[in-house]
Amino acid sequence: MGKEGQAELDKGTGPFYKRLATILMDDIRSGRWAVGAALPTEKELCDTFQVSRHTTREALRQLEEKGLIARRQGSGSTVLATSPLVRYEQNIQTIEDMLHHGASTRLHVLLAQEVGTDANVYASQVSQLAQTPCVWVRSVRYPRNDARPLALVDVYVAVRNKRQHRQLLNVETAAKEIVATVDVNKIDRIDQHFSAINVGPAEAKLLHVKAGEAAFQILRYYFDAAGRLMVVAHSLYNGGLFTYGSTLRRS
Amino acid sequence: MGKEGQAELDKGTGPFYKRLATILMDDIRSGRWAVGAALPTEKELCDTFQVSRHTTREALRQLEEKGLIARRQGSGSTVLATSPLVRYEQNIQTIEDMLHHGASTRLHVLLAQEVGTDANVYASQVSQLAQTPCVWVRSVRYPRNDARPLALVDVYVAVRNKRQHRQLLNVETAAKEIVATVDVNKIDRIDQHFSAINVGPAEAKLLHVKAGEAAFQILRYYFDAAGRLMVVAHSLYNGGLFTYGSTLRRS
DNA sequence: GGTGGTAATTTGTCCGAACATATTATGAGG
DNA sequence: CCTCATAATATGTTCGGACAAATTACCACC
Repeated sequence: MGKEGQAELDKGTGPFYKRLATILMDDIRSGRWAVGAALPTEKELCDTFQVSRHTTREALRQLEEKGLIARRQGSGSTVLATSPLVRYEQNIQTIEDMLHHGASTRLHVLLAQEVGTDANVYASQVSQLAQTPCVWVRSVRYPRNDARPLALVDVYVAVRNKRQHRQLLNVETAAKEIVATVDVNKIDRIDQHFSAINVGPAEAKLLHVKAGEAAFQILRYYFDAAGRLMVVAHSLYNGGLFTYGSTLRRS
Repeated sequence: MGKEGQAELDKGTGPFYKRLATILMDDIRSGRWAVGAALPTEKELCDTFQVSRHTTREALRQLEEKGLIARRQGSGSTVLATSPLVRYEQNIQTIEDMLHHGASTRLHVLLAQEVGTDANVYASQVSQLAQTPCVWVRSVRYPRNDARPLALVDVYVAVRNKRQHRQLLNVETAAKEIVATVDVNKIDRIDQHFSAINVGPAEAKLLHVKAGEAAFQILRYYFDAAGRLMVVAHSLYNGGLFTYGSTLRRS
C-alpha cells in the first residue's frame, strides 16, 4: 500500500498536500468512498502516502473547504459530497449595497405606524413569523434631486424593543432607524422575489406614472442567524427608471 | 513587548491561534495598521506573543479567510480591510438552478442563425467582446404543458469551434447545445440585469399578451475564468406568470 | 441486559526545526 | 545612474514529536 500511495504522489507536481488533495478528490468523485462513509484516518493516510501528518491534515483541510468532507474530533472524517458545490457569491458591504441604492438617492418617509395583522399580508407575516408587534414605514425614494420618484418602499419591521418602537414611529428618524435595524452583520439570510407588474392606480399616483405602466417589484425577507424574520421590504420601482444589476462571482 | 503580547494572549480562552487572530482583528479594526500597510512579520509576531510559527500562521490564515489581510511569499502580509467582508452566497448546482427554470418547463426553439454585428446590440457585444462569430438562438419557454408562453428567450453564443457552430444552427439540437455551451463549471462570473418593461407589439405577439403589459426582463452575461464573454442571454417573461426568487445565505 | 467507568482511537492544538521559493535590498561594475 | 548578480528577508512547504479533547469501544459490575 505505502509504495502505491507514494508512487501516486510522486507522479504529480507542486506541493505534496495539493497532490494528495487532488488524489483524494478524485477518489471521492469516483465513488471509492460513498457519501456518508468514513475516510481513512489521518494516520492511515500518512502511512499510505508516506507523508507527515501535517501534510495530510493540510490536504484534508482543502477537501473540507470545498465542502467535500466533514471532520469530527475523536470520530474521523466522512464524505459529504462527491463533487464540490458550485457556489457563486455576492459581496455586500453596506446596507446600500444590499438594497442596491447608491448614495445618490434620498428617502422621503411618508408615514410610520404600528399595524395589526389585518393591515395586509406582509404585516401579518411579520407579526406571526417574528412573534412581535409590526411597524409599517412607507417611504418614497428619489434619484438625486430629480423630482420624479424612483420607488415606493414599504418596510415592515419586527419591533423587538421599546426604543426601536419609539424611533420608528417618529417619521423624522424612521429612515435611519430602518437602516439600523437592518444591520448587515445581523442578517444571515435574505429571501428575494423579483417580478414585473402593471402598477395600480394608487401606486401610480405615488410614483407619478400612468396606471398600468410596468413596475419592478422586489419583495425581500430578512432573517437573522436564529431564523427570526426581522424585516420585510416591499419595493415598487418605476420600470422606466430602474434596473437591478448584480454580479455573481464563483467562490 | 514580548511580555505584553504574552499577557494579552493569556487573558483569553480557547486555542492560542484563535486568541491571536482575535487580537489582530481588533488591532486592524482599531486602525493600528492602516489599510495597505504591512503587518508585522510572522517571526515578529512569534516573538511578541511567544508562540510558535505554526500558531502564528494559523492565526494569520484566519484573517486571510475573512479577507482582512493578503499574504505574499517573500514580501509579507498587508491589511486589505478593517472589517470582515460580509459575503452572501448562492448555491448553484445545475444550469436549471442558474436560469431559474424548474424541470417543469420546456423550450421550443424558433430559429437559430449566425448573425453579424449589425443584427442588434447583444450580437454586437458578443462578436466584439468574445472576438468570435455569434450565433443567435430564439426560443419560447412554456410552463409544463400550458399553452400560454412563459418567456421569450434570445441567446447569443460566442462560437468557438466548428462542431458547436454546426449543432447550434440545427434547430433541433440548439436547445441542448446552449446548455452544453453554458457548462456551469466553466462559468466564473455572471452579470445580471433585471428590469420591468412594457412589452412591445412584436414580443407581445410571441408571448400571447397585449402590447403594453408588464414584462420581466433579464439580461445575463456569462464569462469564463479568463474573462471571455461566453454567452449573452436575454429573457422576456410574462409578468403575470413569472416571479424570480433567490435566497442569499451568509457564508 | 443495561450501566458506568476506563482504555483506545481520532482529530485538534502546539512546539521546534529545516529547507524551498518568492520578493526585496544591496552593492559592485559598467 | 542604471543593470545585474548576490545576499538578506519573508512566506510556503514539510518533517517529527507531544499533549489535549472529543468520540468510540470495551468490559466489569450490578
